[in-house]
Formats: sequence, structure tokens, C-alpha cells
Amino acid sequence: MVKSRPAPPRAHGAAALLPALRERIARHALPPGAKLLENDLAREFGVSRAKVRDAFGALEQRGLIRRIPNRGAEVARLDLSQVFDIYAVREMLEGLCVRLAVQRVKPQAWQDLVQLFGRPMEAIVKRGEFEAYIANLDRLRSRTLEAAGNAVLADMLDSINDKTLEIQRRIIILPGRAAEGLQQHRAVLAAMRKGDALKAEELRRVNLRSSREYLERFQNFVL
Amino acid sequence: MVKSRPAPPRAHGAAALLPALRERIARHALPPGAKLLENDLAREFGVSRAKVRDAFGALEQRGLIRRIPNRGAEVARLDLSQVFDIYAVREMLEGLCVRLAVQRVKPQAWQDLVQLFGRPMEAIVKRGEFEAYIANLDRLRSRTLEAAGNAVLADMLDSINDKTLEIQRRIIILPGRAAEGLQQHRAVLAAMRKGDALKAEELRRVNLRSSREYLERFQNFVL
DNA sequence: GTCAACAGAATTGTTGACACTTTAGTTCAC
DNA sequence: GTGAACTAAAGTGTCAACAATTCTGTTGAC
Repeated sequence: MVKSRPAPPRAHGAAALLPALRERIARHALPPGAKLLENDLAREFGVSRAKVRDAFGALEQRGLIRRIPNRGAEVARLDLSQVFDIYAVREMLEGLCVRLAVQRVKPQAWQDLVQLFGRPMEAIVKRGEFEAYIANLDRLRSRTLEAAGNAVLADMLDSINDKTLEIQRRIIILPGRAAEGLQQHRAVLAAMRKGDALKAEELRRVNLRSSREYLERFQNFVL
Repeated sequence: MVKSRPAPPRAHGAAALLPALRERIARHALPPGAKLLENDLAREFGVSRAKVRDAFGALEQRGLIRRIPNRGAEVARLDLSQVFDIYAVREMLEGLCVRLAVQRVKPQAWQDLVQLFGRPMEAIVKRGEFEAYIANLDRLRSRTLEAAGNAVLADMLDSINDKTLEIQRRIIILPGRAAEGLQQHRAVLAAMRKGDALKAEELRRVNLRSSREYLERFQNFVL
């Protein structure tokens, strides 16, 4: 057998290791159940096994991998009940995030997003350009998180996002979901633009419950 | 100098290390800013430095310690704004916890706690027995968490608790706080006993906002 | 053909030594 | 005395070798 030459990582070094693994797990480049071999990763990233081990520790803390003594590490599997648990928490935290954001910045700050979620996003949904749709959703999300100015909250939503990113992507491509989601996000943005923090919070929670219902209805397809 | 003989830990071994450090930090046995020396801890717990290092990694992930390269680890300091950030998140999550708990178990299940928070707790508050007061509060808390049956939520509240345990203790001993808190907890329990999940959630949030206000008013004393 | 026992390979877990950085203390010029 | 330069000590970061465990493929009895 020829000496295996794994695909070279974008960046070498210990600094790149942990983010790269998070990304791969979140995007299911490493699917649930995949085994992580210390030696392979050490070679691929050009770091010592000890560093890989450290990264595994961090990933385990975040609940992204599962380690069994003497038997190695594998990407954690999410069963449906765990996903619903996450949704319950996420609904509260995303709602809080929107409320804080509205309370902390002036309403005009959202004008560009209101416009982006008007005609441009409608066209994107009509053409089925899911990547662009998701990218704009992410822009809204990060703008809101930044405006909320709560590091603890940001941390928790980050951790949740790592675990459910791929599931969110699969929900968005379900029939009718993108269009329905867009309507809901517009409603949230309208409340934000008016400076109505409580209404924006409630509408964001409605949006997440709606997403949750799609998951419930199409669970066999998504998981 | 005589060979130092540190106070022996309750239990030896790697398994005891992480919980012990969490406990010491949460209770300010290791106060904010205290330096953590790898060698000392390794000797004290009878484990290798590598294990101590692993534990440090976990503590850092949880935000309990701060590590500066080549300069070691010290217990993280919480400034007031961070504590308020935590309170905002905690209000949402504890509220969710109570709501889920009420929705998942039959109302009679809370009867013993309703009684405990009647006369017995009133006497405890009157006599200023803060340790007993806190112990019963903790019983209510863990019962609710268990009934909620949401592991993700439990994890997050756990993490929050580690960071603010000592602050909570200092708030409780503020003048009038224990008595006021008891009234609020009784109201929550009454709603729980009636099976009114939404009302219980709202009352729990009221309780946390009230606690937050005490902190705001007495911040110079608490921090 | 099936299964248990065994041997070798692969993988993880642990340890100790060593290099690097920071801190504290000392010396010495002025 | 004061402060800069140097030295020693303490502590952290890194790595490679070794030990222990699990996995895999093979053999052989029935």
C-alpha cells in the first residue's frame, strides 16, 4: 500500500486545530459516529499528539465528541430528544438575544437588514439559492448577537450552534420552510425596526417554534 | 525549611481533581485571582502534572479560570457587568426550567416542597439559619431541574451556578432578602402546585429579577 | 462451516525529561 | 541609595519514548 497522503489542511499549527475540528463536526464533514484518530490528526496538522489530545478535551467539554477510555473519540450522535431539548433552550436564548439587541441600539440600525430581507431575500427564496439564504440569515444572527452585547449569551448560542448547524440547514431546504421562515424573520425585523423589544422577542420565539414543528413533522427526513 | 505537607484532599485520584477544583472555586476557597500551581496540585491530589493540565483545560472552557501563556492559571475575576450578563441568561433558563418541570410531572409531586416552604422555612428565616435556607433552596432547585428532564438546560445552569454560587450566598444574607425571596418562592411553588406552568415561569423570573435588584443596590457590599 | 483461543498490529494512556519563559534576587557601576 | 545588567530559581510548555489496552486477522479443534 502506498503511503497515504491526506488532504493538506488549510492552515497548519495548533491554533488551527480546534476551530478546524469544530467546523468539520458542525458541517458533518465528520459525520456523527466518525472516529477521530489521534495520530492521523497529529500528522495532518503537523502538531504533536498531545495537542490533539488537548483539542479532544475541549471538544468533549462542548459535547461535540464522545470519548471512551482506551477506545478513542468519535463525533457525538444527537438523538431526536436531545435536539428538542436544544430547541427549548435555544428558543429562550435567541428570544433574549433579540430583546437585548433592540434595547441596546437605536432602531435605525436595523434599516439595512430590513431592506435586505425585503425584495432581495424574496428573490433568493424564489430561486432556491439556499446558500445565499443561509448566509444572510447568519448575517442577521451575528448582527443581533453583537448588538445584544452579552458574552455569556453569545457563548451559549455558539455552543448550541455547533451542535445543530447541519440540522438547521436540512430544515431550511424542506418544502416551504424557507418562504415561511422569511415571513417570520421579516416580522421580527419589523418589530426591531420599531424598537418594540418585547414583540420582537416573542416573534423570534414564534419563528423558532415554527422551525421546531418542521423538524417534528419531517424528522425522518432530517435525522 | 520543612517539607510542606498540604492539607490532604478528601479523595485522591484524577476523578476527584476536577470536581474538587470546581467546588473550591465556586465557594471561593480559591478566591478570584488566586494562582493555581500545577506542581502543587499534582502533589496534593497524587496525580501527574498532565492530569492537572487537563483539568485546567476543562476549567478554562467553563470560564472558571484564566490561563496566560507561560504565566500560569488563576481563578477568573467576575466584574459586575459579567454578573449582570449571567443574570439575564439565568432568568430565562430558570424560568424555562420551572415551566418544563410543571409540564412534565403531576402537580401533587410538589406537595412536600410546598409544605417545606411554609412554616419550616419561615422559622429558618426568622432564626437567620442561612445554611439551612440555602440547603432547602438547593433542594427545590435540583428537584425542579430533574423534573424538567432537559440535559442541555441542566448543563448550562450548572455552569452558571459554578460562577455565581458565592455571589448568590452573599445576596441571601443581605437585610430582608431571605424573607422576600421566601415569599417569592412560595408564590412560584403555589403556581407549580396548581399546575400553572406559565404563571410559575413568570413568577420565577420575577424572583430572579428581584434578586438582581438586590445585587444592584448592594453591589459595593457583594463584590 | 463455526467458534474460541491466540498473536500481532494499531491505538490510546502515562510518564519523565528537557527546553523555554517569567520572576526574584544579586551584583555592580554611578 | 538607585537602577541597569546579570544570574539563579521556579514554573510552564513540549515532546518522545514506554506501557497498557483494544482491535484484527489467523489458526485449529470440533
